[in-house]
Amino acid sequence: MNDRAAERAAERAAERAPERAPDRAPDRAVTLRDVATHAGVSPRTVSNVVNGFAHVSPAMRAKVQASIEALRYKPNLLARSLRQGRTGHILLLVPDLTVAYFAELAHEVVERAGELGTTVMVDETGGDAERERAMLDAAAESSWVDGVLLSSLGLGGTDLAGMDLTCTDRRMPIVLLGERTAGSSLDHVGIDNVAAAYDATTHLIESGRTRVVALGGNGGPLDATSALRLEGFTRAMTAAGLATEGRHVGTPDYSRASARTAVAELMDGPEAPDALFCFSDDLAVGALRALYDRGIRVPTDVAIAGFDDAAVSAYLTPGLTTIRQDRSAIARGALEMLTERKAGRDLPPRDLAVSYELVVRESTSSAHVTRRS
Amino acid sequence: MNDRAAERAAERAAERAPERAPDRAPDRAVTLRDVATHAGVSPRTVSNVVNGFAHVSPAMRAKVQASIEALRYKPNLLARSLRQGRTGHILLLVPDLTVAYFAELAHEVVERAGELGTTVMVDETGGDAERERAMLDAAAESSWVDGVLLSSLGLGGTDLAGMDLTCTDRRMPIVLLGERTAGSSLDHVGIDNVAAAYDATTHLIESGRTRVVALGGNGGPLDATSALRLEGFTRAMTAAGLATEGRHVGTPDYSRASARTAVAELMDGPEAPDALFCFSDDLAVGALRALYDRGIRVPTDVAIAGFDDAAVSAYLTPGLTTIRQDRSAIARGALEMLTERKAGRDLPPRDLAVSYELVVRESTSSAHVTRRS
DNA sequence: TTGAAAGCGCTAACAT
DNA sequence: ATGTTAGCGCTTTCAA
Repeated sequence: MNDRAAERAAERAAERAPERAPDRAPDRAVTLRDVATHAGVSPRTVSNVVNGFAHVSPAMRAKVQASIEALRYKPNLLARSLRQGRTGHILLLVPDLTVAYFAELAHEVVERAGELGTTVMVDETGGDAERERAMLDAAAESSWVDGVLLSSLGLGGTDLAGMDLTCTDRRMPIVLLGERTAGSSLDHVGIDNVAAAYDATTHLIESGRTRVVALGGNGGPLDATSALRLEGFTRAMTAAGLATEGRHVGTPDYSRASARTAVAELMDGPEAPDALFCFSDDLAVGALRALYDRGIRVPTDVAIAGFDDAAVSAYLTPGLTTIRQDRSAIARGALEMLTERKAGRDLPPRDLAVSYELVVRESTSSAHVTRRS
Repeated sequence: MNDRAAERAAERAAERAPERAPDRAPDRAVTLRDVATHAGVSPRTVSNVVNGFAHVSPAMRAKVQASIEALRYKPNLLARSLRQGRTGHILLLVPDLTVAYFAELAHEVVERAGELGTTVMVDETGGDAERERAMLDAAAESSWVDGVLLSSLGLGGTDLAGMDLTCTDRRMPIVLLGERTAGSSLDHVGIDNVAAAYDATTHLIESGRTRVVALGGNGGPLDATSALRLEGFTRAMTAAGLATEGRHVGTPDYSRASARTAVAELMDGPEAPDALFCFSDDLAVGALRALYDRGIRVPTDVAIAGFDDAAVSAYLTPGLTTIRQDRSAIARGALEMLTERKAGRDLPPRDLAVSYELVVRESTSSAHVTRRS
């Protein structure tokens, strides 16, 4: 018996001494070994009890349980994970938590993961492609998580193809949320952005608008999501026999501020639109504000549709017509794919399309009359 | 040499063979031991190099570095943490990420922590006192994090006092964000809610309003934060010689929906107010919507002030007057206190008051005229 | 300056 | 059904 063991034995003796204050903090965390010694059994048995394995006699179980409670034993999860090779944690990478859509997505993931006994680590990429790549790379090597969910904007010029190597090389399960980026061979879950944009645009056209403008995606190479939404917009316009030239206005980013500026310029220009299809609710909020600044009525003068159905959108004045993605299904689907990927690493990359819904509110309702006394 | 060692030696031989595909995934992660053998040095030396310790000869360092790159070695952080007893992670507990204030707080914490090389695990308590207690308890035992930031609503009836024992018993550093709850002996960082509420209310009064109503906090026992904001409101009203009876309307929660309902009832009642002081921006949004539903003009008929300065508030129509807490200072301060607490566990509980600011926008601006053509 | 070896606390293969 | 023991991959005291 070495010194350390002797020291521990002394501590245990102290533990059993009746005059010892029972809730004083021990100098050292209680280990499974301590419990074993206290109960007079082997570590194996304690482990069995802790993990609820069968083949433990009731008497033994009770004895061990008593020791566990007496010593206030809590298993060291770090040690367990090191041994087992899995942590029960996943990483969620989003561009920016202050963007309502991502916060709500994170909320959904945290909730769904919680039901599965999984903890979520959230980190922000800033939407920067380079940083995204670096963080994903780091995560793929990390021993902290069993899998990664990446909500990527898929910004123009991003090439996740190079990441494939790293990611399949290391065996970290990864699922893309939102839009699959070009060339990527990763699993992916999201909605059909083209169809959704088509529906939103068609709704605007059917409510009698003809000068519809799509708003979002920067001027240069479009990010993957914007490209698809623009595609849906264009198809809808064309199908209705409307011209599409000059009907798309880019924004430097997805922020309210950018939209406010862009719409301000647009409305002051020669060809003011009578409807706006914004690629996000944040953009729509900025647009609403720009119109408010000018005293332009919504929807009387200009109709507005957004994308995402942020929680606040139903409470805007007027309420915002928008596309609601089934976030719960996205979260659930992504977690499921992660689990499957853990099992079968050699599956081909899969796509999961979840449902969406056009939510019509006052911002496009031609029947709506601004009630002012 | 046992079987495992022999197996590893074989793998290493394969590794050095020139015809071996260099980027095929190894069956097993590369360990520090592998690097040591590859470089022909002891694990100790590799560890020294990896951790950038001094007292390593340049030649040795170069040799080890080469092996590290050749084998693509990445240290197992789990093992390191187990050994060192710290993880470099903290836990942030917020009630609900879909509430803009908490999402923005989380954003701030994640950013500031990132600068310190700390990763943040975010989890949601749902604002439920029982769950809050349980999660904090679990976190205090957890080996995953070095500290916990708890953003508690301090709901009525919550007694965190019982938690003190657990928390000081275990030696997990914990800092409360927002409001210190009754009886708690934990560190705390937040603004002076009484003063802030006083300022907001006074602003409403000075802009000529007399029938001001405070909105928020449920009807029964108030949560800690609401109680303080109500206190500030009451003081301001009293100081201005205005009556306060019946001038507080509770809401079941902090949601937009609750506010909409409450304000609808209020405006349809006998004593309609000419100003509302809402205990959160979300409540203010609900209030704005209720007024919009009725065609009541803001600020002409009713002025509105909120609390938190959510990002969207500047873009509402009209823009919302509100209290802006210095969230960055909250995050920074909290992280600093966590660090200090790690060092000196026996410090007395400390309070850090950060600054706030009244941001005046159109919702209370008496000069504002709704521009409508 | 570097090597040898003892663990961090746990689980699981092997033995009884 | 329970005990014994060898690690998971790393850091770090002790020794050289």
